Amino acid sequence: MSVRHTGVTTAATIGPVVSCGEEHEDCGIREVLDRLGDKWSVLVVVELAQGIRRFRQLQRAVPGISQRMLTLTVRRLERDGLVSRTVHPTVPPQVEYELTPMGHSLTHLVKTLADWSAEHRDPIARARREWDAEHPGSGIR
Amino acid sequence: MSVRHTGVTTAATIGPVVSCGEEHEDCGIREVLDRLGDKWSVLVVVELAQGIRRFRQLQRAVPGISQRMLTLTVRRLERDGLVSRTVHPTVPPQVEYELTPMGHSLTHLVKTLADWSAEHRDPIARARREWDAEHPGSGIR
DNA sequence: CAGTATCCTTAATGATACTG
DNA sequence: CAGTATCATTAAGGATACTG
Repeated sequence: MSVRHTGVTTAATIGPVVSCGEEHEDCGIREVLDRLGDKWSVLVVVELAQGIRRFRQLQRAVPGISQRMLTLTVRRLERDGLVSRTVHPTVPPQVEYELTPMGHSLTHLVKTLADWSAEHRDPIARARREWDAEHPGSGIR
Repeated sequence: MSVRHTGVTTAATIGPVVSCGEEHEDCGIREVLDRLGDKWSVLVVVELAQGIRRFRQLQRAVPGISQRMLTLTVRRLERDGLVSRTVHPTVPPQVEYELTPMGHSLTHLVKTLADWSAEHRDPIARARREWDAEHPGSGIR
């Protein structure tokens, strides 16, 4: 409830405006971004959206992720209640990861993210090329 | 924009889940997250969603941000075509920042993010407390 | 297989001083 | 006011070796 629509017409602003009001500086958005904003969480969530996966399966499905980072990523997702971890005491050991209901609700958000990304990918790439051309050696990236 | 809630999604079935297929490993989502995932971008965007802001205004509106990080943040947003920067050659200098149309479209995404955050803030906090209680000294955070 | 434990490199952020 | 330039500090991520 930390974000409200306001009809603020401070400038020539048309359309819905996001506002945090005075309660918190960040509407709590940062708590989500602190999880999704890292390098691997979204990729793991997307893979788990397809179904239950074992550790090695996940690692193969997310090319480039190290064993260490996969462990850290699934642990943090588990800690947040987004992923469940089930250990089968077999030999060799078998551990299954699965999205929780809350984790599944997250996939809708990720889809929104993906849609926006797809829609603005090209414009952003173009803006970057133009900016870089106009600001050579700026060091900004 | 419209996020569809499908209720219980059995993981093994072909549902309206997020899929990247084989085209890219990340659906391009990472490109957005690489910008929004940092510590300050979202906060700056949220503030600019209220209207045009000058540099110092922005800094006061985003408590805790350093001059350096504000500069880096607005430069990167400008580079991506999300924010426009207008310099008025006055004394003292006056520089105005404003969301571009693409920047405004971003605020819809941020709102979706904020909504999800607000809705799951408490469950996540509870999940963390429980996990931490069950895994003392794990080092995970 | 599913991890831990170390060590190392790089990226991100912060603090401070200075300038047109 | 609106920055830049430096230096210091953390945090994130990667490489590799080892284990129940």
